[in-house]
Amino acid sequence: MRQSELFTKTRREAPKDEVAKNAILLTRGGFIHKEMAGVYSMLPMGLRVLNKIADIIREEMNAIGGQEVFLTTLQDPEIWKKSERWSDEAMDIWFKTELATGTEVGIANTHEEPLANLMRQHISSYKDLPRFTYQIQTKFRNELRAKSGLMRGREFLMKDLYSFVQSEKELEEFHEKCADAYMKVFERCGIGDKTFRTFADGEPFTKFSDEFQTLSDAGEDIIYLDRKKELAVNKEVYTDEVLAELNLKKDDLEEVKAIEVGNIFKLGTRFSEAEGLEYLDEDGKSHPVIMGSYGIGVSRLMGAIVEVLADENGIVWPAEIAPFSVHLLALPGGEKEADKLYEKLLAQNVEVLYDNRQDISAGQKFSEADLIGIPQRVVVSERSLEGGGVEVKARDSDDEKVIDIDAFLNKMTN
RNA sequence: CGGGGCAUGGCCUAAUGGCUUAGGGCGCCGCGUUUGGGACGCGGAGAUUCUCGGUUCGAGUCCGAGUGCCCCGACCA
Repeated sequence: MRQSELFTKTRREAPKDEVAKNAILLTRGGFIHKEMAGVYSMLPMGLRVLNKIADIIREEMNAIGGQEVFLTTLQDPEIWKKSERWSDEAMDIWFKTELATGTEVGIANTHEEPLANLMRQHISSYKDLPRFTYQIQTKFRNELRAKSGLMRGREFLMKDLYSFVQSEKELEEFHEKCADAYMKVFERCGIGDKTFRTFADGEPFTKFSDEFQTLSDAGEDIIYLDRKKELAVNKEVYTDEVLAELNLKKDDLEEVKAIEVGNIFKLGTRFSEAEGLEYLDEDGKSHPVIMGSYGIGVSRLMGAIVEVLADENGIVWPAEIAPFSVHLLALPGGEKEADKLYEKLLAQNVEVLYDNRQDISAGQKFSEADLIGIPQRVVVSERSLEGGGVEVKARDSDDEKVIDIDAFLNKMTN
């Protein structure tokens, strides 16, 4: 992508109405646009990042047997009345609207009920189990208070997977498998070393649920972390009794703030019974399907990554989710060679943002490159050419070295 | 939902109730000089000062109501 053609612009100053680091940097860098409180549009580079995160999640969910679907945003109240979650008392974040005919409909905030209902068409025998269904879809939640940029929105992108199995044992097995897959996702997103599996309140379904908490002062949660065991307990269930049950010692725990980037629940038969999702076993006996739900806030994860990895100059994207892998800067005297290099990189399928803009000072190009946070910066200028090629610098390092253009191209092939 | 703060060109902001024809910076357009860490000069375009109502000879400025945004708290299947 030629930067001269990119429609977004960076801003030098933080928007007045944002305080959260993720919101400030993503807005300044031209990744997102705020529509209203808790509601953000994704601009070209923001969408590239979001899609890359979503793709990582897809790969990991597919790897454990997930099958992707795309469920509807408009939801049928009848299905929700069966589980007694249609009322605003039971679910205080509902957005509801009505059809032209006056019929009430719900706007999706989660999908246990509609999916359980849908799966009735496809699960009727033990031979149809297990099944793992997921989607990456916009959720709408009428939060009393949206806050902190992408961290708590009224409209946000979420991956939600639902498991359908026969036994508690299978549920447990998949739960662990999914927990491992989640850690892979967070590692690939560059925050693996700061993200910990955390015991949290599992009500109303089970005693505990598993959260995935990323250490950050921007977080809303307080957790007690045992770094050696790489396990944590959410403050909401932090009692002597629970610590004993989990075999954790108070002295080994550290109180830290964290962002909840994922959460997995054992649902049991709560929704299958309500929706009538049953299967026949080998003896012809009917049983409700056992369910679990597994969520990752995709847009929140994007915000969390910015919160955790950014430095004083701007965003620092990890390689796998960066909008581009190379930021090529043409400085005076290097324009021609930069043009050629850009074409060659494209031919090698390297994702490159090419700052080919003219009459922009070198300083401005550097500052903007730091703000945008692409992992590798490559400068072509009279100076670099005299030095023997292009100047290569990683966003997360101060080391800068000049290397031969062909050597650089070779390196980018691998 | 309780408490606090804020609202002025696209963005950041300035402006004792009268000196205002709402000033500056960024960004934008034109010309010129520049070009290694958000350059400089000159010229130019761009504003119902959030909305409604009130006080006043006179309101961006004071008062009331509303709306929006941010923060703290509560809430967060």
